[in-house]
Amino acid sequence: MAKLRNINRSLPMQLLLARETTMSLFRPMLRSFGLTDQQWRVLRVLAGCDNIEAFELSQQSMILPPSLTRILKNLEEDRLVKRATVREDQRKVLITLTPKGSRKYEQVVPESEKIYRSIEKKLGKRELDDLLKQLLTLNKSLEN
Amino acid sequence: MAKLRNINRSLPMQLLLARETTMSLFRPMLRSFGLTDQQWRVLRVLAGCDNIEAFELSQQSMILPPSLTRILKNLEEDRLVKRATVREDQRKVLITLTPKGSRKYEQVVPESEKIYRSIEKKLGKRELDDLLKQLLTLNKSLEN
DNA sequence: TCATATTACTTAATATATTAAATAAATCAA
DNA sequence: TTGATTTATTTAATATATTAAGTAATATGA
Repeated sequence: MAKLRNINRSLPMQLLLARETTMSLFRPMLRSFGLTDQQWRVLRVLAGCDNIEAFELSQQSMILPPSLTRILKNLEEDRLVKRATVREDQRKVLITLTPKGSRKYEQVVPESEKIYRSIEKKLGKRELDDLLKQLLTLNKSLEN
Repeated sequence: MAKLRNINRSLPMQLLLARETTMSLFRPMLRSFGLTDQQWRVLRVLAGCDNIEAFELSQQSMILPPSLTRILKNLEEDRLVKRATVREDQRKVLITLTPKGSRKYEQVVPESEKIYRSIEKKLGKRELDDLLKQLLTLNKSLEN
């Protein structure tokens, strides 16, 4: 009978486990600020630019457009982001962080960095750098 | 103004990207067999044992119990798995693969292995082994 | 210019994730 | 033995993921 490789040797499973293990360290902090993982990804991208088109935001936050539509709706209801249509191309939507959104971002950053440093400490800076390098390599090798 | 590390240097983001990049290679194949990612994770665990308790299945497939309940309901409707309560402890549920479920598993395995080997080829066997080793280390270091 | 195609986003439908609460069976303590 | 607690799973409610289809604005070509 055909059998699959052990889960310990499965790249997709180990990536999933690693992601879950890592996020479990950030999640309680994000929740304490009333943010979901995805909402934080969006805020984070928005904080890096004055404004951004929805498609580009979707790419950078790694959230598919249909999900992003609803996430932005919720963030807008919380007054953390604003939408505006582009005059030159009325199909496009520009997303901006509101002052309230910026403040939220500013509050989260130090807490996030604190957790990140504790990871760096547990794993070792060299190990972490190596791992990041290898993940970049993986993404390049497989992206086509 | 406080600013967060670049996304390229964020471990959670790189893990997410790597997972997505990798799964995008398997997903079309799984869909062609009518399986979601999670359903396949469940079948895969079930194929490795005669039967398994729901809680243990939840752990091994990395699916939280509430999600698992619905996934099992769907798999049961497709006649791929069966449930049975344990006589000694009527709270527990034992899950088994049906013959149809086994056949499905057997069909997917060679296709999955084919894709895995192509990844191994693109990335290099040593690189892949290294990466898996580092992910195991990460999980051990962070699990507490 | 006008029908067609493309683009950017949204809606819809179904599946899964997450957290909290509910349920029922088993265990434990007084 | 029985009331309280714990355990195993399910329900419920809300958020996100995924795929397909829809809509409106823009670009393109005869």
